[in-house]
Amino acid sequence: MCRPCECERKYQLIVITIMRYRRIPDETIRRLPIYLRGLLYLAQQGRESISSRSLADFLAVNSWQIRKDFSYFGEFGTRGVGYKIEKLTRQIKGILKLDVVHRAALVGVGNLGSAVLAYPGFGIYGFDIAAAFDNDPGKIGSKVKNVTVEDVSKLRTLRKRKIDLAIIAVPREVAQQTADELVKGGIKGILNFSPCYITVPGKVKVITIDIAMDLARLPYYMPVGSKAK
Amino acid sequence: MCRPCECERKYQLIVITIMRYRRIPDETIRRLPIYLRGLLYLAQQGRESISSRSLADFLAVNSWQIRKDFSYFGEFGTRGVGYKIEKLTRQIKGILKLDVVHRAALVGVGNLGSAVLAYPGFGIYGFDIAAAFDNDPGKIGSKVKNVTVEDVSKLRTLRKRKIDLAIIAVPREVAQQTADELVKGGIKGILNFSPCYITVPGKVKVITIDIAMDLARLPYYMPVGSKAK
DNA sequence: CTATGTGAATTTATTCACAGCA
DNA sequence: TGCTGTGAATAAATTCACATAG
Repeated sequence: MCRPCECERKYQLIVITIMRYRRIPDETIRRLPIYLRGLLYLAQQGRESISSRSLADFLAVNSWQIRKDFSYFGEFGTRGVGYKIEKLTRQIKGILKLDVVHRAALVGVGNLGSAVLAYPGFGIYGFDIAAAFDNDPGKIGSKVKNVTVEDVSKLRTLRKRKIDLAIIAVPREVAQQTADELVKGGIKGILNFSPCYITVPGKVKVITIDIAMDLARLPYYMPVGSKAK
Repeated sequence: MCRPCECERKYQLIVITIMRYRRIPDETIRRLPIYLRGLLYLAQQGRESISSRSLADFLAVNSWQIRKDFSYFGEFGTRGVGYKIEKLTRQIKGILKLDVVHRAALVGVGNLGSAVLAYPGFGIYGFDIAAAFDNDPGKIGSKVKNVTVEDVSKLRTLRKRKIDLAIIAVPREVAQQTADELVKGGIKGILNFSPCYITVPGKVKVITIDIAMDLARLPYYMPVGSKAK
């Protein structure tokens, strides 16, 4: 039976609607860090409050999008006035669970890995890259940005060191194997820079960034006649 | 007048439908490089043809999604058989305008910039990072991966060197200014690694990657109780 | 009998218009 | 009056079911 009768369909629809009543759109979650980044910057500039319109202009998005996104979580602003930047920042951090410091491990201290270690942008979101691993004996023991590179065999110590996030910056051939070991080590979230799909147990979240792939869709959007001949 | 009468609404709907009849979803364009990456890998493994189902399993996506995406551009496969990998690869490259070599410039040879220069993944999509720029006199003139670092004042030479793409890996304070100069130099597409919004003329496409921001939405998806205390 | 290609149904996300509160 | 918060309308994307071609 492929087409259930009308009443059955409507019943199912109602059930699903109730179940998902307060479901947060993934796109909203994707945008929250954008808002947070802007708010942190504005706070740094000494700004104390802002309207959705001004924030929208600043971030080059729509004001109703911002209000709608916030509305999924409650009422954060004051009608007729706007938002207190400090309070709003705290709320968003709470939603994203960024209100505690997250200790992260980096695996693969090559070109990209070293750049990640040196990248100054993680701190504002409360991340602390607390460990680095590699399989190259020449790198093990060396210090990069106050972090001593350890042998990958030490990955099983992550759990007791309260490290629950990992960044994979190894060659694609060993990405899956690295992920497996991270999961064994108790890691619950992975930021993967290897250009491949990674299989993990359902409870672990993986976000993959493939910088070449992002570049690959640029030419499509570029006006014709402007491509190199 | 905010609510047009019924007939007017329907008329407008028809006009919009016709205008957008063959509009390609942005999400489809975003996925094409994923398919391309997988196909290039399979070709390398000696595979010659594949069904949407097998490709879907390999890439961890849905088979109907793949078929739907391709259908926007025409008929690429053979019913009852599947797709010829070599032909399909050529088609996708054509759509994404990756069938010609694109020469790209890198601006900012710091940690991240150097990693980008050394990154081996751009070649498969037909990108050639043909120039690198920095404002640090200590770096200018040095060679990184066969590319000589030039002074940022030389950005205006990009047009005559047939470079139409750029990668920005400079501190956020100078990102906008860098973008302005790139646009003056004739650049039509920018991959921006600075954690900020960049304003460019409408004809220029910008894609921004903020690696810290991607990490920032991981904790939200991680199971409760697993965050560092 | 197999696997593609696609209109239609469904789901998800965006945009709108305005009620409601300061 | 000004700006938030939100149900409703619209748009976009995904998923489905199957007609169709090899």
